[in-house]
Amino acid sequence: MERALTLLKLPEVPRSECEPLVVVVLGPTASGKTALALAIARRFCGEIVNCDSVAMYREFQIGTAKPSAAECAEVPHHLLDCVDPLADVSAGEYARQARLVLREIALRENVLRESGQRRHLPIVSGGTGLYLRALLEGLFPGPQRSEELRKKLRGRAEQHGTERLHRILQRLDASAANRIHANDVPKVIRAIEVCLATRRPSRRTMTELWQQGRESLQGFRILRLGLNPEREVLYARINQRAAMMFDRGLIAETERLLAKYGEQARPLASLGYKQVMQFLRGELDRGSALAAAQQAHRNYAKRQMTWFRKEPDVHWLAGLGDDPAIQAEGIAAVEQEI
RNA sequence: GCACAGGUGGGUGAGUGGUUAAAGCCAACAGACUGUAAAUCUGUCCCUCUCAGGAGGUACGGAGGUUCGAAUCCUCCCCUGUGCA
Repeated sequence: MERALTLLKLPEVPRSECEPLVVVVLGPTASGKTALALAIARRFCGEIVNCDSVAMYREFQIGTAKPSAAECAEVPHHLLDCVDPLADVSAGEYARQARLVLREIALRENVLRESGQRRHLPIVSGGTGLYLRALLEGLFPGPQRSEELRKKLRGRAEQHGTERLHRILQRLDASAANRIHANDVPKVIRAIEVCLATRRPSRRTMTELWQQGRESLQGFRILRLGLNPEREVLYARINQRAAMMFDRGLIAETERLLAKYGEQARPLASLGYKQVMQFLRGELDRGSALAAAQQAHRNYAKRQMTWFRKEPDVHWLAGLGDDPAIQAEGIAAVEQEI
């Protein structure tokens, strides 16, 4: 650790010599992130760190398109299939855990390298933009969510309308109110929550906390590989994959999960599961549920693309991650950085 | 063949003489996002021009007609659904 710090200060030593690399595989759903991440992991003896919010939940398998048991046995996976379906995860919690995992991998790498063994390359793979940003850039130093306060605020929104809630924020933090649309209730609530829950020596607004900046991930060089297939190809792939999920037992899985955990399990409200729930409630027939699931996935992919377009320094790959040519391109990009 | 119902912008679906380029919803496209994010929200969405406030053109199955004015009323034609033959 000491040595690493002194090395950092010497300008003639290339950064690559002192800071371990973390590869980030990002892209919309069904673009083949898992396949690409696995290909890179095999080539460089990597370990995969999941960055998909729903894939963190245990027992949600088919609808989340998790890697197979064989793939998990072959390549170490982290933050996958690890959270109780009734628990709540959050971007902050994810970032904390993911950073811990990255540090562990880096430490292990040092030990292994000194003993002349294989290297371990951390590969963050996932489509949850906020989680990725929380991991890489950090969050502002705000309070965690407070369920009681939220319940109260949500109730007030239902009673008096969203405008009223927005006016409260206007009074607490005009700048934040300006940035957040009145209709965006969850964000308005979070901002109010931050203002109210932060009563240090003096109360701070969310805007003030923002200005303190965020703690970005330190000690790693980051290589971002972005999957960007053609829109039509992606959408076709999404449709096909959703149909496959239905064929492979998504409905049975959802029924089982529903029986075991009840409707309040949050991931039951996510893509695919949500539509199957509608089917189980008799609101949709199977065909309509599938069509709705496909639609929801397409819409989600689009939102992911607008998020990732903003991501800095992405090495874009114009294709699907299952494509060997794309994998080769990705591997070549990693090779250059290593 | 007769009877009824209906044909509206990419889809669905309001509108039944002017304030309607035509509600709402969906799709599509673009965007936002700092602890529920696979969530939530915003904008654009007939064409052309614009000093960006607007200007012009085309549009509610087709062709005519009534009217100062028609998606809306009338006539004929075409098509679709349902019922009776």
